[in-house]
Amino acid sequence: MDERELLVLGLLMTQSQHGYQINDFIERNLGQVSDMKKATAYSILKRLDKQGCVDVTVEQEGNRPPRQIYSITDRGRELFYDLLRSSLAHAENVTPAGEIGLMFIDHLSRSDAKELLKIKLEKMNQLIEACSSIPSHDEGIGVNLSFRHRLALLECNRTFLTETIQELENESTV
Amino acid sequence: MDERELLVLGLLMTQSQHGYQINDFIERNLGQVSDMKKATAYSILKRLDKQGCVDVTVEQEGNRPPRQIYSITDRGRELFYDLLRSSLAHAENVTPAGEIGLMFIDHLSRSDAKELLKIKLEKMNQLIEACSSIPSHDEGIGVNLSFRHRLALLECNRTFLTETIQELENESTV
DNA sequence: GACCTTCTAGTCAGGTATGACTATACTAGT
DNA sequence: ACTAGTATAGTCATACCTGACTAGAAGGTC
Repeated sequence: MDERELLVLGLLMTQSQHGYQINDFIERNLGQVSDMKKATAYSILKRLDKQGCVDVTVEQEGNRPPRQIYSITDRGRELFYDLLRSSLAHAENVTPAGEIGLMFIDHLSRSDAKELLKIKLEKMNQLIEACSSIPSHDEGIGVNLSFRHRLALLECNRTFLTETIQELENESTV
Repeated sequence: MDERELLVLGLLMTQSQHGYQINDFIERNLGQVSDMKKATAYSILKRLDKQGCVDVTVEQEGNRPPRQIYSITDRGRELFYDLLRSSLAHAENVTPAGEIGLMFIDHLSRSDAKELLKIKLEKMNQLIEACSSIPSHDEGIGVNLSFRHRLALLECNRTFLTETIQELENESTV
């Protein structure tokens, strides 16, 4: 859950930025993975500020609308790690946005990341089991198709996860 | 887009129902595919009513809270087919919810369905191409992983689509 | 027959997301 | 030197979603 907060915090982990910069980066580079809109990012920044997870500095330059520069606080860092861990260990979303956590995996040690992904893998297996046993009580093919679609995505995720865990393992022994 | 409206309208296509019934069905049978909450379904029903897509009849029984029975109107049927067609031809969402359209595919002729899915397939191929060429400018593996994840899901979708189209083709020649 | 739980049926306040909008600065062409 | 178009930087009204709540009926159990 709350993949959007994770994304914004993650971007602030590398450097302090103002809202426009964050949006620009998401639009240019992450449009494939996140569909978050401008106004949403701004409202998330405001929320994070209210929770004390970011500090704001206003920078005036001439007559322009002033820039609000956001930097992450200790509390924000805590939240970031919490969200990251739960994103990596969580398996409900089969969406790319649901796997935003992957993007920030370098902030954790390889072994931590591996452990979390193993938890996710286990949950994924349970989901697959639950999905496999759905009876196709209908005469049409529709309902059946949509369950097979979900099953295919879940299995794709499982394969990806298994490979990724393997990759992390190989990396750390090299 | 608007997969939720599609889901509610689709359920009303088979028979008139009251809100509780719709929610109950979603919770019991479609929890795997849709995560729509109770209150959301009710608010969608209200919206559809405002747009003249459903008719409401109130049914009182003793002292109970009265049932609001919703039935789909001609206008609602139009909207249903519009949403269904665009859901089947659309390729942006890689999510199970994004493929709610599949569930109602039996409402279209096999050849119509096939055509729409072919459009989706073409779009999917474009997305895959766009995703493949993303450079991994980072030193970490995170960003790279998350793009590979999306790519894997897209390719899974492509395979599924291809198979489904094939299936529809075989079915109609038999 | 009193109490607790679950099922039925839905509402509502408050949080979230976003399309449309405002406003300045810079850049290129004519 | 003027204009059109784009980049910068963000706000706001409105629509949307959902957790928490209300309320009666039915069923079980001690």
